Formats: sequence, structure tokens, C-alpha cells
Amino acid sequence: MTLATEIFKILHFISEKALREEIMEHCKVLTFQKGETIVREGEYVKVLPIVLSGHIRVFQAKEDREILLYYVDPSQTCMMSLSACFYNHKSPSQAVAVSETKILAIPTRFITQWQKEYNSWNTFVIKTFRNRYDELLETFESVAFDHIDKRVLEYLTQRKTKEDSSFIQISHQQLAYELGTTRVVISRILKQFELDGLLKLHRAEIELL
Amino acid sequence: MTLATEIFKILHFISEKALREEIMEHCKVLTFQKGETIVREGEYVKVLPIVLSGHIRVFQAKEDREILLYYVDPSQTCMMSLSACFYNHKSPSQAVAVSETKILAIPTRFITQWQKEYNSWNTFVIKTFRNRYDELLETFESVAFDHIDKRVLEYLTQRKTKEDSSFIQISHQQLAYELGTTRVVISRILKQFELDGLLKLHRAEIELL
DNA sequence: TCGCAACGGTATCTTTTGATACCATTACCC
DNA sequence: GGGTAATGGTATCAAAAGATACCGTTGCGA
Repeated sequence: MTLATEIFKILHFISEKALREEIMEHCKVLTFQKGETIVREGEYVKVLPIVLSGHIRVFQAKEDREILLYYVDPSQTCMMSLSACFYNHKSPSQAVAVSETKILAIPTRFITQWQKEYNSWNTFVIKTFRNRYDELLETFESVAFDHIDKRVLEYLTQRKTKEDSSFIQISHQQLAYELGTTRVVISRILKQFELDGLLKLHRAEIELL
Repeated sequence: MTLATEIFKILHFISEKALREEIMEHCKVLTFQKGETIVREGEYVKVLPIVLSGHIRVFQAKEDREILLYYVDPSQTCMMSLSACFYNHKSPSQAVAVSETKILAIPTRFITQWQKEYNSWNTFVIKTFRNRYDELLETFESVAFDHIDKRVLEYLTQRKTKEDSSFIQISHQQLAYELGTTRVVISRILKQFELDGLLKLHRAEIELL
């Protein structure tokens, strides 16, 4: 299978032949190792990354804690980078590879140009903004109105679905970071869930039942 | 002063002459009275409203309480409508005029068309998405990490700045809705602020000192 | 002027969450 | 093997916020 076939199997929404050719001509595929930083806070954004495989975690570091903004999965791009491109801004957030991650790096000068020329590209840009907004709104609502135990369970079942595995590898501390609370609270809730027979706790791993 | 001059004094970022002409040709100015509903939840969006004067309050009704998403001020548009246009979706939220409000109603079919033809229009669209995202993120952070008393004070000082008046007309109940809490909590906090000499309470009105 | 609805003050109690502290276990490097 | 960092179990205490209840005031229309 050629590289192009492989790429557009993932980016199937790119329908125009001409755009596909432009992408192959101007863009590069980059590979990042687990834990590697893809975008630093305060850096100027020179390329827009579209994830081909793996996952990127985008967050802001705020004093002692961090705020998870979202994950970027295959065929998606990072909204903060996208918007930084339009403004020629520095990135307000950091992006780190969760696992080994391949991205398609698109030089920023093409972003707005393609928007005018290719419908599917414009749709992609708009959808990115819209989906991230919806996602943030959902998180917002759950923070505002749900109790932490419900949020913990939601987080776990979401990861179960996404990773298609009942074994979620995460420490209580990390989970506390992701949900914006403290380790003790998480331990307490997870213990209760275990007593309720909802899950089993292992070291740095949670097994959903 | 002609209508066009008046409109583009507010929408000064619309720089292309051709676009200005298109707007005058295809769009209408509508006036809504205080409290009037501009977009209903579940309605299909047929026009994009850009506020010329006054303010629109956009929120979602969730069971017994409502969630304030944002206000739309002059020269801005409603992000939920904008994104509903792209998808030809129903609106997921309601929009109500806070005071007498004039809007420029743009038929949805022009939204994507102009995006390709006019740079300033595309910038406007992108900026709308980005600004609302930033705004929601800010609200999210304050809900997640700040105590209610701080949020109440922030809300009040923001309105003071925006309306350029130390007298904020709002009932405790309404304030509770806006911040996603209950009336009793608000009354308690406001009373404490009054004792601290930060403000004075009147009936359905709060005076910042 | 009577009645009702909106507004708001306050007390009491409970629940949720956070803070702190201390200890046990596991993994791993030197 | 010993030291150390990461992990997590648990107890105790405090603070924040919500729930409920009850009452007084104000404004307004019938």
C-alpha cells in the first residue's frame, strides 16, 4: 500500500483529488514517541498536525495543576494549533503524545488558502472548531452539575470505549489531575466502586467489570 | 446618516466594498424587544444574526435550571447559530434579547459562500469560533477552580464594566440561574459582601461600591 | 384594600469535597 | 540488598455548598 493510500484511508473526508495531491506534495509525516512534546506553550505554530495514528493530549499548565483540554485522535487536528495559525499566535497550550503517534504536518500557509479552494477542507476546519466547542461544553456541564463519582465513571467508560479494553492504565494521581481534583478523593471513590462491584483495582490500572 | 453608513460603522471589520454591497442587498435589519425570543431551542436556523445594538443572552434550558452560554454584543454573532448553519442543524440553545436589540439577519446560504470570496468574512467566522471557545474555557476554569463568592464578584464587576453602571439590575434568583446555583447561596454571599462594604443591596438591584 | 407573586433574609442540617497526615506496598535503580 | 519514588488505603477534620423551611417585605393588579 502506498503512503498516499494509507494516509487517505484515514483522512477519507478529503475528497478532492487536487487537494490530495497538494497534501502529498507539501506535507510531511512525522513520528513522535510516547511522552514526547509536540507543541510547547508559547511557541509559534508553524505546522498544523493531523493525527494519523496514536493520540495527542492537549492541556494547559496552570500554576501547580494542569487542565486537560482534549485528546486528538486519528483523523482529527488540534483546535488550538488551528486557531493559532489563523492569528499567527503563540500556542496557549501544550501537546504531548500519549502513545507513539504519527502526524501529518501541514505548513500553516496552506490552511486558509485551501479553505477557499476546497470545500472538504473548509468543512474540516469548521467541524474541528464546532466539535471541540461541543466537547468543551459537555465537560463544562458535567463539571458544573455532576458529582465527581459520576464524572469518574464517565471518564472510565469513555476510555473503555475508545481504547476498546476494560483495563484502563492510569494512576489515581493522574486521574485526579484529569478531573481537576485530588488523589485522596479519587482513591476514596474508586474504592467505593470496587465495593459496589463496578470495577477492580490493580496497581496503576483499573479493570471495568 | 444612511443605513449603510450606520451598519458599517459597527461592522467596520467588513472591509471589502463588494461584500458590503451584498450585505445591503440581501440582508435585513430586525428589531427585537426586551425579553423577546430570537432563536428557540430545536428550531432550524435560517438566518445568522449579527448584533447591531443591544445584547442577546444565549443559554440552554436543562430540566429545571438553565445554563448561560454567553452574551452576544454589538458587532458579534451567535456561535451556536453559526455552527448550526454549517450543519443545517437545529439550534441546540435559546437566544433572548436582554434589552431592545437590533440585528442584521443574514440568510444562511451566504455564510459559506462569502467565506470563500471574502477574506474579512472568513476571518470573522473563524474569530467567532475562537473567541467563544476562549470564553467558554474561561467560564469552565472559573466553575472548576473558583469558589462561588469569587464568581459572583466577577460576574458583577464584568456587568459593571460592560454596562458602565454601578447599579446591576438582577434578582438573587436570576443571578443564581446565571451561575448555576441556588437563590439561598447567592443571598448568603451577597449579604456577606454587603457586610464587608463591597456593595449595597436594593430590591432586585445590586450597587457596587 | 385584599391577595398574590416576586423578592430576599436567616437558621438549621446534610452532603460533598478538600486538606492533612500516616502508613503499607510495589517497582526499580544503584 | 538498601534506598527511594510512585502508588494507594484510610482516618480525621474542616470548609463549601446545597436543601429545606419559615417569615417579612414590596409591588401590583383585581
